[in-house]
Amino acid sequence: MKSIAINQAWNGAEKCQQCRIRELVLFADLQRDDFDLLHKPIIDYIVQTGETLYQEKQAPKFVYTIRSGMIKLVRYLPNGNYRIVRLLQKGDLAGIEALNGSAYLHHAIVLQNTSVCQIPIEDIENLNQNSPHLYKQLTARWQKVQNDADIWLAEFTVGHSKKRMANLLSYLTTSNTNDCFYLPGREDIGALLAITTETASRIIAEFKRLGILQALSHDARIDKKKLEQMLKP
Amino acid sequence: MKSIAINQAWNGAEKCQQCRIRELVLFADLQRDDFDLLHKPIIDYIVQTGETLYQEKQAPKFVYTIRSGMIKLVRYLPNGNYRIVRLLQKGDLAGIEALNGSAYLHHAIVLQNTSVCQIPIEDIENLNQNSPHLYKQLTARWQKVQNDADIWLAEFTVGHSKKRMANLLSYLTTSNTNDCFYLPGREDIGALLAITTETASRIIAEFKRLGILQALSHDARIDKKKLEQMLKP
DNA sequence: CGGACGTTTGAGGAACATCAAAGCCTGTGG
DNA sequence: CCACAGGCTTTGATGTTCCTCAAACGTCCG
Repeated sequence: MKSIAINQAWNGAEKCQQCRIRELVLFADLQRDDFDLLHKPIIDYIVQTGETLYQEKQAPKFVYTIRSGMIKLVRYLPNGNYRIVRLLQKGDLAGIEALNGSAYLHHAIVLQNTSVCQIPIEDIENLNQNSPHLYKQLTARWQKVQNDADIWLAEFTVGHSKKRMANLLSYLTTSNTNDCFYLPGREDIGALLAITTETASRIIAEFKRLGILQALSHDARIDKKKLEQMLKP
Repeated sequence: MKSIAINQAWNGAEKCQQCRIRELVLFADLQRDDFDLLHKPIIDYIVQTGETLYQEKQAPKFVYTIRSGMIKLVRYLPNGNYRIVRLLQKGDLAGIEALNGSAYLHHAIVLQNTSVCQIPIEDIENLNQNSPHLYKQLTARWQKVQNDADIWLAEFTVGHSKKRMANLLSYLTTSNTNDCFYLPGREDIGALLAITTETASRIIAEFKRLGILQALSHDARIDKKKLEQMLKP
């Protein structure tokens, strides 16, 4: 990681307790006393587009909460190709596998400038042994991962590629309130939907022609009604 | 569920403590005292091929440990087709999502006669609040689910269908010591690999011609060396 | 024996991959 | 400010894979 911009050093309980997205983060259920169990500093910082948050097989020291932005979890295939196995957005947890002491399972690469909280695994283990409040959140996260993986499998790998693309666009907009969203590069779209870069490009072009999609570089906007028409049959 | 064969009623701590596959099951790390926290009976029974262990959206009361056999987790698609999103085998946990109070996420259907332990979620919640020993096992299971889902995504949905099939056969044999294994029906193979029944049949036929595979009904055997040749390029 | 169901096989066509080349942004340096 | 290089994207032509539709075959069971 080249240029990490550390926003603020952790300054005790106040920081997490006053977090603007507290209801979304891992520590949502913690009580006042629980924060005393946090010994190692939790910092939050910005990771730039294209940078790597952590690498596969690297010894894990932190779990990350995504505060904003987008991260792709990448797995490389034996033939050198890669596959994006998950996208993380606001409120998602990156690197939970660290909690079992195993190495990270993916490469975590930033797609958009992303703000994360870096939580030392010691803190989490400490909390787990001394406070019951974390458990609920952790299992909830784990279940979300499981559910997302299944949806991914069922929506992004089945059927014609136009339908998959429509599902992907739909997924990318769900987290945003307006219809604006980040459109990944064609190669990444390919790795998301298990299609080639060229096919991804052709479909995007067709969607633009049909007026379903407008895009300037990576900033895109969709016509949700037309998209839903696309998804029906 | 029509004909459930209850092997034995639960008779206190002895049963789980003496379990032959104890190192595989959820209660692996429990200590003597922990078993006193189990109030509801844990029973184990056999589920017949084709029967349903639980259904999607059903209110969950139990988590299941698979003692032997094989179960498919199925998700139905809007168009009426279905997709198998995971296969469970010995040592796997079915229905963990019950622990968060949410409904079951899949239909769990038995492929081969399967022996399960039925664990009331109350027991698990009780253990979780009063004993730290379960936590490690639960997170480990959750991580396995996550990892399996990623492997599934990367191996079973990418590339030519012959390669996917080879990966599936390889996966089906890994848990067995010998090269013998259960070969699912062609329709299920299709739902596993996101291909049609016909394509599944054609590839199986070709594998047989090439001497990679021998099969009588659902009992199959593979030539692992030839299979690995298949997987290389 | 006959029906139901799963499997196999075939022919034709659509969808997608592959290979190849041109076009288009972005940033860099003259 | 412009020119140019390198990246990503688009577009085209061609070939393969796989899906679709259809029919025959086998097997299990009443």
